[in-house]
Amino acid sequence: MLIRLGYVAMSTVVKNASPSKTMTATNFSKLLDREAAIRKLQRIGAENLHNTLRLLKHNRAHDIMVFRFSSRFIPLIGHEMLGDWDPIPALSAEFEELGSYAKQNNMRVSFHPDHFTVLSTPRKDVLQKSVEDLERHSAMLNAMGLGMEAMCNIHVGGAYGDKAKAAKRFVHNFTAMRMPIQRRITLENDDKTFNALETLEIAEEVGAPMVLDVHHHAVNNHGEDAVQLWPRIQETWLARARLHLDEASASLPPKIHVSSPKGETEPRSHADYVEAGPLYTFLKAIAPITPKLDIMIEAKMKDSALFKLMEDLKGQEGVTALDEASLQL
DNA sequence: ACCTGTCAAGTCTGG
DNA sequence: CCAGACTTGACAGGT
Repeated sequence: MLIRLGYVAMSTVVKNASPSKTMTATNFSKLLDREAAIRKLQRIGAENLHNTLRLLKHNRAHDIMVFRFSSRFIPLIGHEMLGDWDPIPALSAEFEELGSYAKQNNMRVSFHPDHFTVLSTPRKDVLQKSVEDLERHSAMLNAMGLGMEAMCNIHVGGAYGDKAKAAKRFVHNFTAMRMPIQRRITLENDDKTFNALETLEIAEEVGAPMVLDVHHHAVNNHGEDAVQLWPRIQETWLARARLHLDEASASLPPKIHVSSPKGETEPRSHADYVEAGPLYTFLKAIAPITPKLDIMIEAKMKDSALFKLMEDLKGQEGVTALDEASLQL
């Protein structure tokens, strides 16, 4: 099994490279000159994109091929305050430069729209905002010149007292979206509501690949074994490739998220680093049926946690490091 | 240099 | 119907 490791949004190694500098609505409205306020927003956006490019360069230098972009590139994007000013075309040069770099270096990049994007909602206004948010994320990937292999990962959402009904609503709302948006979505099991099996069933139904979060699974399950679920989860990736017959996504390995609990009192919170032991056990079990796997590390120490995990996995039997961020098992 | 409160948005619980 | 918890990093404003 060929394994590539990646991390999320920001680096603890590269200094002063925030990809998510922001500006609040209050602050925006405090500026009396609207033109100046928009110029400031655009400048912050350009800076965030530039810092992200610096991170991709750092990644290349350390063989890191998997990366998740911050969803906060552009402060207040989608806020009515911005009127008809569209920040994505305004920053097209910066987006293009970032996307080209990722593409040239065959990097796998993604977004994770945050928990305000909920397709299971019964509220029409929330649904509309959620779809708009997904449209914007997709528009950013398009502005980067990236294809359908660059995806947006989301959760199923809330249960509202009736999980079966919420799941039905999710499926309905998901399939009502434009196909290019649907195709860009992966579904991840969450730590409180929709567990791995429930998420898997929905992913199968809507034809979306599933991202297994092994930490979420550990704190939210009905006794299912992740290893037992794995063949079906892997199949959602193959099914997607068959469904759309596109080369880029056919070669997309399944992706999992890994993190470790902060402590016994906070079992759901993310620790600074990732413990290699339980992960190694899982990897060892799925290796015989999994040719390729990408692992997204969700730890406070970001890329430092990645390098530490590499070191720890290298010490395990049957593991060979291929470079600074990929392994053979 | 450090600390505290606030932030566009969501759901869930409890009053 | 509404307030607060949940949970995140960054910023603004204070000391």
